[in-house]
Amino acid sequence: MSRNPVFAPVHLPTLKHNIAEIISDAIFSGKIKPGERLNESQLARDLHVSRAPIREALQQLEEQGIIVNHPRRGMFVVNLEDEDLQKINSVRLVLEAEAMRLARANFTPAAQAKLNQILDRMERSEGGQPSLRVKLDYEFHRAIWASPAKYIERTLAGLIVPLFAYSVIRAMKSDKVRHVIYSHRPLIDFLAGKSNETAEKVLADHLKIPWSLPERFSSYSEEAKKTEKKRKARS
Amino acid sequence: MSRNPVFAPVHLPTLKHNIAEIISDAIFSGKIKPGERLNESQLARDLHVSRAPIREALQQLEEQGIIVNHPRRGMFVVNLEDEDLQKINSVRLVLEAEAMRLARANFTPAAQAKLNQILDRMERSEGGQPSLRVKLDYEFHRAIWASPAKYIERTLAGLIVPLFAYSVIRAMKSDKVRHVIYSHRPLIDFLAGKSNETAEKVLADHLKIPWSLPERFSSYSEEAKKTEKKRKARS
DNA sequence: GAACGATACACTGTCGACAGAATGAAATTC
DNA sequence: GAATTTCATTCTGTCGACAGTGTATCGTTC
Repeated sequence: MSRNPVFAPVHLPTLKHNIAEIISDAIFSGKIKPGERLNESQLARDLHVSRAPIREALQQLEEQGIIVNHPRRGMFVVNLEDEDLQKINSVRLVLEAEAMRLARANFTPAAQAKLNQILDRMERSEGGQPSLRVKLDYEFHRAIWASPAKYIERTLAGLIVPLFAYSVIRAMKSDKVRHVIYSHRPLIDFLAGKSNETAEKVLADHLKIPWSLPERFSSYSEEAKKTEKKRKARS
Repeated sequence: MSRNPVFAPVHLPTLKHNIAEIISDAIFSGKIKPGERLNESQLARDLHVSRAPIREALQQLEEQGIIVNHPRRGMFVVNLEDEDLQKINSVRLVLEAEAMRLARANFTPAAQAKLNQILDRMERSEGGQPSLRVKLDYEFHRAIWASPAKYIERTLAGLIVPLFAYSVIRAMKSDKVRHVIYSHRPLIDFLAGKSNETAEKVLADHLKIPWSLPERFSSYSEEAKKTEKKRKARS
């Protein structure tokens, strides 16, 4: 970890990629709000390009789950119901718990340093823009998944990106913001082997407040506990 | 559940959707093989449309994971390494196990009948085309996920579709084909509560042979066992 | 004969334009 | 005055075309 590689693999970023990033940033920074319609011609005029790369970028974002397409009616920024938030989080809990177990097995000081660095920036952002916090939040989790494996990262990203895209605009009370920020610390503790909790418990605590979920996770408390028992019995 | 709704929401399938389906079918039926390049102009000529909807369809398939795009070089049908197969399956094991636990909790006779019906068709296809078998195989698993929840289904689909797209062309020895087909039965037994195994065990048995994985799953046996130990030490 | 370089071809990325569908406003009827 | 139909506008879906890049072939040199 003395320094980064000299030459990063050069992405020749086609217009499509640039545009996708620009629009994505606009959504994550709250400039475009959930439910809002995205006018292709408008975007094309604003960005001084034709509609072709705009459409391609929007489709890419659609498959990422932060945009939905109503054929012949337009593309809209995703608008999640509370119910969706719960369901996504219940799946997330299972997958990210596994990712955390894997990450813990290969946890290096470098990885820990990186997480701490992100967390420091997040803490310093407490009074600042929500969009920066959300971005750092996502970066933090992604840094955890990145270590274990390519596919679990891709899968988790596909699942969770819409969550973050949506949560940007949720007005949060300041006490919730504090929880969002400081509940990341136990995750690092878990990864460093300093926690006695299960991955599921640590994550559940982390996820509980920000989206004000009900007390129980549909999947976790009902089913996972049963298998936990069986697993113990088996061993 | 007396009958289905009278009017299904009418999808006006744009050209893009038709084309995506056509190309997808071509891949799953083995007409286009993994690693093969997809020429947009060629496809446009063959299908008598312009390149625009072709590009959009290909991009859609790209985000589904059955096509990869090398910018300015072309789109290629996904070509998975054995290593990828392992990694995907290790993630799949975690997620699909959870899906099966959820499905078991809400398992209805109707759902069981549907699974049996698919399985019957699969068994009758033993001597027939591999593509049909793969399609039924996928349909079977999807039917399991569909009951629990929207998001776990979407997530699993995003993860596994490339697997099936790839497995079509893997020449399988006949004994493996038999295993692929008949190892589905224990899954139904599990869902019906007639199994004493864990969801993970049932799935691992099911996934072990078809893609000729080594004895162990990278995530499950190597890593999960470590964490299992830690967990035991703790408790 | 093999490796290197130059040239020609093919294909992707991007553009501007048109047709048909969806939306909203105006006009008409009860 | 309210509801419904008609009309105009706007936008998406699709098309054909062009420019620049990547690829392959051919010729050249050692």
